[in-house]
Amino acid sequence: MSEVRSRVIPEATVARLAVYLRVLTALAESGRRSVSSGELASAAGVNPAGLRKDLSYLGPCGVRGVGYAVGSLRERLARALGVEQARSCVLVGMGNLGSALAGYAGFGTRGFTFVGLLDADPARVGDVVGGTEVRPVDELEQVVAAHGVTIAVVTTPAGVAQSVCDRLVAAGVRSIVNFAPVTLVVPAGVDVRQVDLSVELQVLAFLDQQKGVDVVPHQASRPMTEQVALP
Amino acid sequence: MSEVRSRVIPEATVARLAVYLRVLTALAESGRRSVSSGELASAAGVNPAGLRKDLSYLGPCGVRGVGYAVGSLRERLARALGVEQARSCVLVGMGNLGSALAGYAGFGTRGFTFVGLLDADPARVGDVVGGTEVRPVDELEQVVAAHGVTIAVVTTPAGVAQSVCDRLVAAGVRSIVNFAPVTLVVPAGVDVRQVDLSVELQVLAFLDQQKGVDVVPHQASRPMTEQVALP
DNA sequence: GGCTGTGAAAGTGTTCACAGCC
DNA sequence: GGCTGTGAACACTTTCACAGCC
Repeated sequence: MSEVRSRVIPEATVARLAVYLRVLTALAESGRRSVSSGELASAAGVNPAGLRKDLSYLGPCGVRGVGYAVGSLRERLARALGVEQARSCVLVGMGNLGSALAGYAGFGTRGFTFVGLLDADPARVGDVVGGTEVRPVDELEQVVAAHGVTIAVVTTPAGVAQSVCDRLVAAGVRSIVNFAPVTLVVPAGVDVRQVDLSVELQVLAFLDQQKGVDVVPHQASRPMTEQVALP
Repeated sequence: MSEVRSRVIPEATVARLAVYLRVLTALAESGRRSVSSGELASAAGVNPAGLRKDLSYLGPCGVRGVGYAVGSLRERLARALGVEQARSCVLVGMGNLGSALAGYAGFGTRGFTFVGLLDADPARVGDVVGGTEVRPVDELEQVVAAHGVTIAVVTTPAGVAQSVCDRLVAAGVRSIVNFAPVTLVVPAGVDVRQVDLSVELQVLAFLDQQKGVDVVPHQASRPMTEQVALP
């Protein structure tokens, strides 16, 4: 076996690398040439030591006593994440949410291009969103194959998300972001990332509730009994 | 103050409880009366033992040898999460994404009501989305105070998200879901949950890339030669 | 002096295995 | 027999402290 240490990057770290990349891009645009772990960490909302540890999985990235070079670190992160060159994605479900995502110009600058926007509703087919024409969902397999797409975004109604997912996987997609409020079942080797606003809100509701119960934090916030409609 | 079952519920567990609640609601609608940990776990996409452990933080919930009663477990989860009765939220930024979220009827059934939809663009003010009228962002403080709102959703452009956040916090909001691609800075005691599709896609891009390098389709145990080296 | 890189320690979350109950 | 509830083992993450380098 080779002496080269196989650096397995923890998934939690990968998610933060994406955040660092975003911050670095903003810094680069504002003309910054170098940055310290403290600055970068504070802009990313993490602990500086943790940031250094995250970056250390890529091997030495900075200069001791100085900091990190914005440009080269950015390139390195993009390469590590696999977004150095733009990747093709498809998006299925051009309702309000799908249209919102497809119309968001920010993805292009972050390494993603929607090569297919698909919808089952004939009334939506032919619309142009973010410069791409909406096509009938029947063409899913064709679009995926034609562009060698491996990443898909699902924004369909919950009821059809699983069947759309099955078709995507059968067509060759291996990575899916799912916005439909259902748990997708996929074969081993396919990754799903679930985004569910209701879950986010419910987690906040729980934390919120705890704050009320939790006695004596810093600020003496008197136990207000959850009042609604106060004039 | 009933402090008898004052067990600390891990945050990872809280997020999964919200998923179980969603699954249970679907089961209840389809008429199911009871369910086993195995079934529930498979519908939620988790390991059965982990699900039982999650539920055990609420105290004994089921019947040994039988399973869980759908209705009572659902109630119990809703109470634990603090969504037993509907909670008021505001949403700031009625662009495509904000409109999509505000128009999604599913929140009502999951314990949330948008009592304020706010936007800075006069052209959008007065629109009615999901039964609620869009109001000028200047009324933010007033709306938050009038309804005792503690939970907000931010879907503004990145450039104004921090200032909107500051105003929300000053007005009394303690929990925020942020869709803008910036890291919000908040005082201690305020929770932020960040949702960023670019980050999700980049994590998938990374995993996707690893699959390509690692040829074995089964469990990835082969050390791959991490192609991010190079000084 | 300042800041990065990293092992070691502490903390958190997940999985296992089986005891306990129906 | 079947299924829940849970301590104990394991794996993963974060934090700390300081060595190493500029």
